[in-house]
Amino acid sequence: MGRMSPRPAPEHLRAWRALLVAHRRLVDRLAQELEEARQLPLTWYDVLVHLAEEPQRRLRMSDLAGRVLLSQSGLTRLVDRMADAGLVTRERCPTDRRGTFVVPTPRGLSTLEAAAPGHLAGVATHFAEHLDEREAALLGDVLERIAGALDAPA
Amino acid sequence: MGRMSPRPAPEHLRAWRALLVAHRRLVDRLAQELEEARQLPLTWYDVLVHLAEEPQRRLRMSDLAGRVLLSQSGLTRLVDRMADAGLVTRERCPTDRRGTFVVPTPRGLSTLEAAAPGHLAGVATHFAEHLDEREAALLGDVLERIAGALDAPA
DNA sequence: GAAGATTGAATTTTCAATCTTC
DNA sequence: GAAGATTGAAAATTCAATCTTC
Repeated sequence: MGRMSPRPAPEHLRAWRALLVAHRRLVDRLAQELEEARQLPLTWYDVLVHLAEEPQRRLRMSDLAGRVLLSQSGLTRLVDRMADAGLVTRERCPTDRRGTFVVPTPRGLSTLEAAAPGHLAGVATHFAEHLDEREAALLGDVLERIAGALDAPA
Repeated sequence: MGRMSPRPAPEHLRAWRALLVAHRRLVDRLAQELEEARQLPLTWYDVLVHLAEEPQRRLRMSDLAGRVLLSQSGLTRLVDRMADAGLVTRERCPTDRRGTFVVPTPRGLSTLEAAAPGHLAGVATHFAEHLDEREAALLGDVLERIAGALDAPA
């Protein structure tokens, strides 16, 4: 007998498509608002957030690439642009000279601080206001489960 | 008194971040599997799906751009490539000669048919299997609500 | 003059190759 | 020889300008 490949149920397919559309519209809108308010690309904001969250205020290039969901070489170029703009600098890793740390400059940190309230307000308005606490918890659980299962390489 | 801008609750922020990570990992993985199995970019697959779903098997350039979440000019280029590959053709709109229809070729439709089971199996494995019916329904509702609210232009 | 679509130029991202250090 | 990162060349996407038709 032919083994059918698993097919998502209609309800699951609807959720999947809604995920694609909602994600795209949210990211587009938030990026547009951040650009208009602060002339700051969302990817730059994202880099600064991840750096600022580190206790040492620094991340290796490869770790940062994973955080911002970009390829190695894509991140090299992104950091180039942000360094040109004076928002981050590179520091050699003392214990392993192959490694490079990305470190936010004071100006990078203040740029983040200035942009964060507006951006978070956007997340609240366009995303959070549509979910109650219970729904947010469920969404977080489900999506973390999905992402976790995809963590291991193909 | 200074009015605070709305800040997402921690639970909401967690859900938002999970959405970003899950989306990226899902799309990356599904694109990779489709490329390996069928040498077909996920964006091409997406175009073919939306065309095949239309009763008339055709969409105007601008409508298709909305469906696949691409800019007008981005879609022009994408359709160029797919036409070069023989998967779609352009047809002039008879009632409005400014308009252009994109129509899948027989080869485009058979490419879609060949690719769909494997891709849907991927959606089942990487996405649907992690949600029960009730969770899928909630996810769909919430995300459609969010996307709907962003429908109107900025 | 506006709508639908395309084009040229510029930007962003990736792949493969390379270079340095382990 | 592998890991961390960068570079050149190529691919994909966007913005502004353009062209055609309404």
